[in-house]
Amino acid sequence: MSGEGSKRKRPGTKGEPANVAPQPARVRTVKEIATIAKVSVATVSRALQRPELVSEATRLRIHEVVKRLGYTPNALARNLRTARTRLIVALLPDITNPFFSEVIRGIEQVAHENGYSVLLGETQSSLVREQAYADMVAGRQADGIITMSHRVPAIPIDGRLPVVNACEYVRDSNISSVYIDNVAAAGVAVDYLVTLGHRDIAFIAGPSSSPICVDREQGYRLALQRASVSADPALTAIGDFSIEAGERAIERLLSQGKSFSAVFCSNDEMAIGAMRALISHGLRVPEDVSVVGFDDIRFARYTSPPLTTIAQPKNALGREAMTMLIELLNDPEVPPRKRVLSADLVVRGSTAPRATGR
Amino acid sequence: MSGEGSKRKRPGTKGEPANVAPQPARVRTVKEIATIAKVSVATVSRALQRPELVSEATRLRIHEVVKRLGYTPNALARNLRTARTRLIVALLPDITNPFFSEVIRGIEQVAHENGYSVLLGETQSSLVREQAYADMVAGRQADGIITMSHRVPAIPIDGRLPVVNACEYVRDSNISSVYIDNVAAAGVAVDYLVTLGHRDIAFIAGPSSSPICVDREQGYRLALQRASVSADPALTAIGDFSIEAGERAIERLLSQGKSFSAVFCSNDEMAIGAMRALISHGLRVPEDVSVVGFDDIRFARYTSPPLTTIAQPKNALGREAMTMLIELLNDPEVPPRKRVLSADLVVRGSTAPRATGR
DNA sequence: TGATTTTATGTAATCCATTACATTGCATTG
DNA sequence: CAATGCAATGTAATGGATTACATAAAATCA
Repeated sequence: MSGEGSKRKRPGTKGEPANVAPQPARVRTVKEIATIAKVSVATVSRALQRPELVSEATRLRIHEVVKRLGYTPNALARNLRTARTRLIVALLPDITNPFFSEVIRGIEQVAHENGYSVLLGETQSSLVREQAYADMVAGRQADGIITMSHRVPAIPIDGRLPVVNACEYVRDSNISSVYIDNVAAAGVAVDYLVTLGHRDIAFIAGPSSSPICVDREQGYRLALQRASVSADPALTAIGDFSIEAGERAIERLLSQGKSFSAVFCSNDEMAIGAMRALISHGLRVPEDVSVVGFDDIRFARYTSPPLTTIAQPKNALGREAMTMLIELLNDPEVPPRKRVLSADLVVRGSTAPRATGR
Repeated sequence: MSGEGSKRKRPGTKGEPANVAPQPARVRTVKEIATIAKVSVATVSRALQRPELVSEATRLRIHEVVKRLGYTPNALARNLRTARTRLIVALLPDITNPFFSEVIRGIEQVAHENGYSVLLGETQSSLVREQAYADMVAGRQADGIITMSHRVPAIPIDGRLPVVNACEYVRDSNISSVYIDNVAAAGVAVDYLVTLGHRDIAFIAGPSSSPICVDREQGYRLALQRASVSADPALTAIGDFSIEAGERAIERLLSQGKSFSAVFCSNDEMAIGAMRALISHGLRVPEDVSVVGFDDIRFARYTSPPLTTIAQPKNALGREAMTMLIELLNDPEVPPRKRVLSADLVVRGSTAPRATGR
């Protein structure tokens, strides 16, 4: 505790060189501000948090001091005391995946509207990483989590976990989730291929650990069933959502001598890989093989041909997820909800009627 | 894979959700742990932080209690006391931009090697957003910042700012930075076009507020100079790094009746847009017009034709940035450094010798 | 005017973990 | 055996802000 404070506020010190970066004073704490402004710490805190509780004169004086000395309250101390951080962490497996960016944007919109900040954690689908970020909540460094993975990390706290699942969901969990009707969406995609005359439709699936991928596969199967086409299991390949996986899947199908006139892919990146592999094998898209993706990432319209795909309502998914999380943070008693949005087929150039010759 | 969920279900525990964290006890503080383990809080803290200071028996007992009750120390309290968070924030203008993802990965690698966690903040180039994240450092919620923007937010603290600039830099600042030699890299790209016989080389620049874009433009100019080609200012367009900007730039150039046999773009996305616009105007890439990008994003090899571009050492940029930041955090006295890496030209299919007929 | 409410401010407890310093007991050494 | 050192543990101060409660002064009311 220093008597220095009073010295520092001498009127003589005001002349400072203008071109030099304003040498920040070393004021750090409410206490110092209080001393200098000749009030108590409580008043300083009030002037900053709830100005209406402080008389105009004092408030102005305090603000002047705060500004002049460049004081920023220590958020750790504040959060420790108030047990809130107004920070949420959004977990995504892979920031590289353009699908997530718009979801994030939706999250951030709602977050800011409600005074929250969003921090992003890339997990690379590693449980360890997920857990590390989840521990931030347990350690009270963040208020909640929106996870875009199909796993919900364990957070050892009382009551409801402040966690919302976006885009993915966990079966039988009581975690609130927002996602699309993947069965229906995949069905629409495959139905469309069927109306184009395709019968031999290959499927490049995502990892079966993820419920939404299982759903997409089911949508594919049901659509084939509706079209009275018996699904050939050998026409299904599994990939990990990467472009390379899409290429490999096509390689495999072709090398097995399978014939197909269309491919439905569980995401756009695999579709891009698929198109590339097809083309490099001398097949034309869409004349010889139609390709449909899933997600409608930003690049989908810039591939050649532009990709026909299922457009997820990415922004809405994000907004809804954050809305749910805020609801949950405000009232831990609200029952978990699963909100299912719908997705639309966007027809571009990668699909065409089945060539009659084949 | 997630058979775990069903296994855990026991007869009689119907109310329990299948896939969620085990029942949390309500133990919260060292104090409670101390009481239960019949030791003092100091011993609990030591058992957790510096186990070697505690006798084996006590340590085991404490750990057992901690584990059994699912206790996680309050990180806020800890950080408040120790004045370190082991958390750094990486600021990027746009998570959508695939260029950054690999840089981030480099940052995270080094961070984890050194016990730091990384949180991502998307700023959308908004000063307000940047400032908000920067305030986390002032508020002691994070130890430092790596920013990938050409602005360095003000952080009112004493001494050196714990900030490192990655990919971008600020002229005349004393902020440590890592970036590539943009003048040289752009030069290499344009030199290459010149060796292919091109003389009328258009340039799609990035925002001139960013020093690296100015550098790229200068590299372009110098290369033309080397080739004794007088730069036609009308062949330069400015874009904002988006695909659409690339398209618009080409539209503009074409509508002005400018003739050019090659385009050099300040980033890959604009190059993708440029190719698209050229093609939709009936021009062939690379037969009629060669296109060169910058960055070598993941999609660059999947465009058609695959994009010739300047490959930035993205991972190295990230690693180096984080290394510098750690250095700085460990010793605020180390002088600021500018580290300049080099970048290579990757030749793919979007460039070809100038058509002789033109 | 005296009583009561309202407004402005202050004092001190509190959030929770870390750690300097203090204490205890035991082993080692001369 | 006294002196010394070390290991293990405890007590209490500490970090910085918030806020319940207390008090003083001013405004309102009867």
